[in-house]
Amino acid sequence: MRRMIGDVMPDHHHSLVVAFNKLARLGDLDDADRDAFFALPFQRVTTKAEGDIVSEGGEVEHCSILLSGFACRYKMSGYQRQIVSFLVPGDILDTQHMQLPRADHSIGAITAVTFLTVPSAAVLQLAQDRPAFGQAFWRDTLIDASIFREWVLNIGRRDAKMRVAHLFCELAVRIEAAGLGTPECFDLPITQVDIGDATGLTPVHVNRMLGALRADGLIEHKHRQVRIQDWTLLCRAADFQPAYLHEAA
Amino acid sequence: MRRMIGDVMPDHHHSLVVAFNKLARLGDLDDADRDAFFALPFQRVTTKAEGDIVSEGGEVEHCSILLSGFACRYKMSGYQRQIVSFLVPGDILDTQHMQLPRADHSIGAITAVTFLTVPSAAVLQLAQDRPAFGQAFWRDTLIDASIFREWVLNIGRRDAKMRVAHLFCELAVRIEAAGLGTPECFDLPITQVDIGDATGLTPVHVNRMLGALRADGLIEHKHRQVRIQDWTLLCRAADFQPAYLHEAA
DNA sequence: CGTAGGTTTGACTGATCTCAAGTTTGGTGG
DNA sequence: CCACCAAACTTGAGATCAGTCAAACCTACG
Repeated sequence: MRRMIGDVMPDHHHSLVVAFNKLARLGDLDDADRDAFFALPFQRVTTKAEGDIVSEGGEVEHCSILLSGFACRYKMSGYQRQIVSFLVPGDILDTQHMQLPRADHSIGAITAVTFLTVPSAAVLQLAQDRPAFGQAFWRDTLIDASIFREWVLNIGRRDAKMRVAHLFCELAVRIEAAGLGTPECFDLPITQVDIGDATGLTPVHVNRMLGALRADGLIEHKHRQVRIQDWTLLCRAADFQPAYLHEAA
Repeated sequence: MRRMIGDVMPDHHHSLVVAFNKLARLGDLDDADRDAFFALPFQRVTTKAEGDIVSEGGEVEHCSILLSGFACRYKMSGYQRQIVSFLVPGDILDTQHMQLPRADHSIGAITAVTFLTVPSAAVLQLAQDRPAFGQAFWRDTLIDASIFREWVLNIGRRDAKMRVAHLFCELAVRIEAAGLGTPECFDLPITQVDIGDATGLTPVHVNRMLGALRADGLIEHKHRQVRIQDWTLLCRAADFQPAYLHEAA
């Protein structure tokens, strides 16, 4: 019997449902769409931390759904890394590359990750046969693009403290949307080096900014866990307005 | 008789053809697609410099093709503007918003601009009836997204001189692709304030960096005209690798 | 209990910003 | 054609935010 997405083990079923629900909302999917989705052929892959899932310049022949662990999109300039977005469980990794011949950025695992891979051809076929999916995928990529734009603004126009605070706001909202915690308290297994690579700062300065945010009573990041004491206050300090996430995250 | 895109005045026909050719390449369009495109209903709009074509937070009911003049996508943080991309003649303005209910960024005219507007409904219908168009629009948005990612890298990880140089490289390639000049010499009617808003720098520092690039014999920007003496050298100085434009621009 | 990765701290440097004053450019009206 | 004006550009001096370098300190884990 052929392995279908619907057969995925129960320990990772949650993130798969999150991913489907996101698509269902973006594309207004019906029951037949749902069945088609869960009938997609897949492979389950687990990697260690620090490995690349997609490499810049390579061909992308699969479309993946992140089931557990954190990853990031990044690009290099010389020996310097710039993270351009974080990927949390339930995110689809490769929609940005699905219609393009070569990857223009890499996707790297931050923690050990588990994900499903589906052959790109099958996903494209699904999008073609069922326009609702095409629309859902397209919208998903547009929301990603909106996030990239916000990051340009974040890095280009906000000072170090706001940048870091803004990043935590975004992750809080997206992680909550993925059903992995609340803004008050959630797991975030990224290092200060990662935060620096995402905000265009050095790890040393990230450390100082986190200290400042802690001193302000806004954010605590310890033992890979985040606590946000006063969400409203933090949003103000970060100039965070979640509209750019288009209620999706 | 209904006015169709194909009827557009000859003085702006060039950019319209550029726009269509870009879509044709992205979506592998045939003659019937071509006829459908040129039969779209449209309005021609001309604005003065400095006005907004699309406003953040508003609904986007039209899809526009820029025929002449320069524009930019931008976002505000407080009273500070961050340009997130430039738009040149032949670019489609609103694909980033076509599937989303509200604009997450503004589009502003840099010079006086002329553009065609087509009702979003007609464009969505076209994309639905003719999948080749759906694919072309989708790919166009993906290439935009790739450019946003490169800007995150540019602003986050390159120093001021490289940032400015990189911006000129991108514009040179895109303007050449639009048939509006060559990298050696092209018109670029943007101010140093605009360059600062696009690179996350102050206009004063942009001025100094342009001076440095001029002293290096790399770029001259005078009288709204750019001259690039040594393209290879400039690309090296800017860490510019055009793959992220996906040969489209 | 040793080690590696991650965090914290301090002292110093430097890239970029700010403020402020000129100068040039391009358009407009007389 | 010239005079004028606003916008854009240029330049200088000083302030500051963030980077660099270096060392010490956790803390998870084998």
